[in-house]
Amino acid sequence: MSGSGNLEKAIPLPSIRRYPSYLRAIKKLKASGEEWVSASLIAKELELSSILVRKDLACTGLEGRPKYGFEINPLISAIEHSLGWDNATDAILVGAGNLGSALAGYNGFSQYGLQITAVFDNDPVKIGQMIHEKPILSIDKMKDYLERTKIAMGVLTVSPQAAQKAAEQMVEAGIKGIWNFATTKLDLPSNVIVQRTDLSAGFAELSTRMR
Amino acid sequence: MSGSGNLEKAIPLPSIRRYPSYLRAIKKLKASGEEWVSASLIAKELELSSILVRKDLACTGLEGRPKYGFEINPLISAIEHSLGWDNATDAILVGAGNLGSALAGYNGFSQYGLQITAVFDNDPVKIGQMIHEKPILSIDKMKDYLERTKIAMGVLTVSPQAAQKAAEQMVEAGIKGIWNFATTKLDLPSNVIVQRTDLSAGFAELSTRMR
DNA sequence: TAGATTGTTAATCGATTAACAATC
DNA sequence: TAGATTGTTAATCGATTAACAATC
Repeated sequence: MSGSGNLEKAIPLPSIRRYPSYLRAIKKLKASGEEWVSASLIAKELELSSILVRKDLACTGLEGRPKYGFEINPLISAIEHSLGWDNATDAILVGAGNLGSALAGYNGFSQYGLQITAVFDNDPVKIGQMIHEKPILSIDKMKDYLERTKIAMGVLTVSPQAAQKAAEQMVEAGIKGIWNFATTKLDLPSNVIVQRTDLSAGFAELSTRMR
Repeated sequence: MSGSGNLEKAIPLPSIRRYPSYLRAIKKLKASGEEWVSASLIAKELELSSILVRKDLACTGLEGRPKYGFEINPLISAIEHSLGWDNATDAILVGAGNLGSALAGYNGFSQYGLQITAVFDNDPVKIGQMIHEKPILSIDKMKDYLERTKIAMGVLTVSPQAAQKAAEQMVEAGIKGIWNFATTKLDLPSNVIVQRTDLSAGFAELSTRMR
């Protein structure tokens, strides 16, 4: 009845951004022995409106059961599937500075199926060292490494000055999606997906709210 | 004419979040010798619609000059004032783990007037050490330190399990605004401002866009 | 059964975009 | 002057919230 192919309507980005917090709340309930969870319960846990959560969960395509809510395991799967987190995503990281080292060792990511397998830098002093059990490799080796591992996602944590060039090297080496922590706006082919996380935006919001 | 007191209409949060990127673009132009900047130019630089930038700049209260745009220096001041970045904000950081160490040493923040002056942790091994020229102090010392320095903002980078307790200790010690990098939802008195930055939201967005 | 929760359609709200007169 | 840019009012768009019948 649904026309042709995988034309599931796109899930709004605000919903997508809330999904990880839903997953955390649901997994916490699961850990405490629950097998069912309702939108209202998640909403209360996260201090969101229950209608909002209900709508967001509806976007996963999973059907709930009036009065009971959703069975926990299928719900986790459905959300993870919507996020593309079905199977762990391997990624490389470029830029072994402060932020890069932190993200390479940040345990929180593994919870979301993000696995950083190697770190690249062009500082001869760093190359060959390890960060949190991950090798630091020369940027020259990136293309080879990506071809061998089929990795397509990269985290970019170099300085703003170095960001554009590093990003070009990543794309050249085969990266298709970049999580950009540098403040620089990257100029790249349109088939490359760039997701910028700007830490200063959060600080701006906090500063303003505190005035 | 404007009624009573400081009732300037609140600036929308999406605009606030864009301000830091405007500042970067404007300062870059200033560094290249410009003295005037138009909304259209900033928009082109950041790939935003010019009407959006124009509206955002209007919220600062600064008046532009048709055909010329805005004088750069007053515009920088006006944006920084809107953000509460007039004078550098000192802050403490709680949690000397990976992410905490990175943020304590992240040079990018000083650009926005955020200065982390001390790091707190309760690990006896870490206490007494330095991270990027900042001392790691015992959490017991926090109250004293805040009273002496009048600092009211804190960055929270402990594990999710430790977050609620650490946040309570911060509030107890006098912190009024918390930038929370832990994934935990904090339960605190309503006069305390909590700004959460959830790194997994950005990753969720990237994963989905790459599918 | 009664009550809670779902799924869905309609109403509201706020942000972005469009249109346009004013002005340098 | 002509043209670019501002400030402002109106239109659009999308997300959130409200309302409510269906159902377990």
